[in-house]
Amino acid sequence: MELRHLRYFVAVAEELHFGRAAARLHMAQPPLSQQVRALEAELGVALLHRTTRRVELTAAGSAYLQRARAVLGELDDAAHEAQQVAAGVVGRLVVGCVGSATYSLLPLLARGLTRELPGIEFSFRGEMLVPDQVLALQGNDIDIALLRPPVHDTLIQTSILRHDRLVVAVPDDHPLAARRRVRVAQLADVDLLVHAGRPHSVMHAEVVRLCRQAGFEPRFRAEVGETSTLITLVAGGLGAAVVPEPVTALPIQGVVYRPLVGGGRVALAVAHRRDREEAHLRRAVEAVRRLVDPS
Amino acid sequence: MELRHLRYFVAVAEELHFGRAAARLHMAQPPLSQQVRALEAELGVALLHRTTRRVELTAAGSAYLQRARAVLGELDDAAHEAQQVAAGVVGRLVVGCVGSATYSLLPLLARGLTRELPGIEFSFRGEMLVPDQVLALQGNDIDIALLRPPVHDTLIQTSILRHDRLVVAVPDDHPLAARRRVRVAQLADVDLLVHAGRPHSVMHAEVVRLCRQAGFEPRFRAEVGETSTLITLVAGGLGAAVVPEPVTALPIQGVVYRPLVGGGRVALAVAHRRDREEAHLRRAVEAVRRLVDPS
DNA sequence: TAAAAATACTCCATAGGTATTTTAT
DNA sequence: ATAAAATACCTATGGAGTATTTTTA
Repeated sequence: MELRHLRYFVAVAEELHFGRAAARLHMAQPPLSQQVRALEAELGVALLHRTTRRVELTAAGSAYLQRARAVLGELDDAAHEAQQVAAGVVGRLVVGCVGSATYSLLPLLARGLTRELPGIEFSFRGEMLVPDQVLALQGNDIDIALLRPPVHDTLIQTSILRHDRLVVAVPDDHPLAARRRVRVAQLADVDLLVHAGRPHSVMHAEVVRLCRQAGFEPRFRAEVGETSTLITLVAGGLGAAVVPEPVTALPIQGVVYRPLVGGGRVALAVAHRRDREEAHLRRAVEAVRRLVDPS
Repeated sequence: MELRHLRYFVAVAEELHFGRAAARLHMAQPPLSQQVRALEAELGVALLHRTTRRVELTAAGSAYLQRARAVLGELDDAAHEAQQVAAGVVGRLVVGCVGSATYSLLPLLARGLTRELPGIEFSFRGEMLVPDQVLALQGNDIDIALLRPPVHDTLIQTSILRHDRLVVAVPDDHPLAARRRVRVAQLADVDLLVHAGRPHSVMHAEVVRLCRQAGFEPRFRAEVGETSTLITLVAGGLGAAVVPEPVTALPIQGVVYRPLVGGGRVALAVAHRRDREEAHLRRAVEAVRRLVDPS
């Protein structure tokens, strides 16, 4: 069976006259009759009851007419939808986000993206470690990643969004909590909590670099996956943690944040697979850039 | 566009390999490639992203694949449905019923028909006058009529179901209410209510015939459309009414029914258009016959 | 008898096949 | 170097056209 059969049958069913239906289809009457008969033969069902004076639908024909119309309509819809998806107007995207930006950035993006690209269905995965994000991008498990560069994979395109200052998260009864600001040197004999992960996270590496620069080796107490857990352990008094400033958007009872003087900055970037050029992905990446830096 | 394009695209999308898809479709690879490209050209959308090493769906392709699968599935369903309708297993039928049988027969048929022919969707129109039923059959507004013969139309096939005795409906304070049975002669000086309609209803003609046979002319007080209204007017004291016995299934406060001695009988028949030979109609008529006369 | 569908046949457009080339890994 | 898709070209099926017949109201 082919769509031709459906189109012809619908035309005849609507005209109830092979001659007029053929005219409407810009074809001759005999092949139209043939194709409709072929359809009936294939279905094994009489769709039309013909005399030379009158053509009328059988009960089966009525039922099939409805369905045939529906199918033809859905096919049009399908074409439109595909075109819209191709144009990037509609689609589905998964956004991954590194832990330290989860609580400040994701709410902003969730609101902003769904507002600016209403045809695209977004879902979000927060608290991801950077290496996992890279793997997820490679496997198309996520489409866009918000991560801390650098990423050593030529397949992944990254673009820096902004630089975040560092702060130190300490329990509120910790000696450092009494100070307005913390210098790197003051971390010398403090237990530090860092993110887990092989290879070590960007923050982990940055803390090591800063401490060595200040002339000492940092004392790591524990490695933790999620930023929320990290801060919870700080609240529990296990130690302090050096984190990017946006983490302060996560207010945990018993934890205070103090600027880290001379602590440098860590970049935040948006990343996606370089070989994916869908319009909706490009639009969404653009929207992320605009939403993070409205300038 | 033709269904071929959908089938081919679905095969390629499922195999993600033109060669294997072609094998599955029992055809060579080049024409498959051509047809899929033709589909993309017609839609104006790239559905597949091809390298010589890998074939993958674009976002638009994913969307279209879902829709294409759905369309192909629905087409199968449509064929099945048409076959079922043709076989008379499923369908839709409207049953019309004359007023005097509405309250005894329709409840029975409503239950019985939906039980015996569960695929067929029945609807019922009660309180119809016989001439209106004939018109409705002619116009295919109803498919089956339960009426009082004769019907003078060669297009309509009627088949007698049973014969109903006549009874007299009288107000409970009427002199005739005191009697166990009523003879025709006793209707001589009684106001009678009858059904309206041009030509006169079968019951109307039968009452005139009986009275003249007994040597007097009946005194008609009012003409009414629906049997329920007729009985209500009897309850209101406007007069008596000669009705077929099944009307007693309609118990109205203040009305009593008394057998009409020597009153003859009126037939009840099932009728349908002779030129309609659909299986579901024939089955339904058969079922009506069985349900009315279970012998 | 006249209008309309079915039949008989003819033709050519195009779906599909074969052989080969191109391309990306 | 190789696997796989694209291209080029050819073949032949079958969809559509023309002429005619059949049917029924």
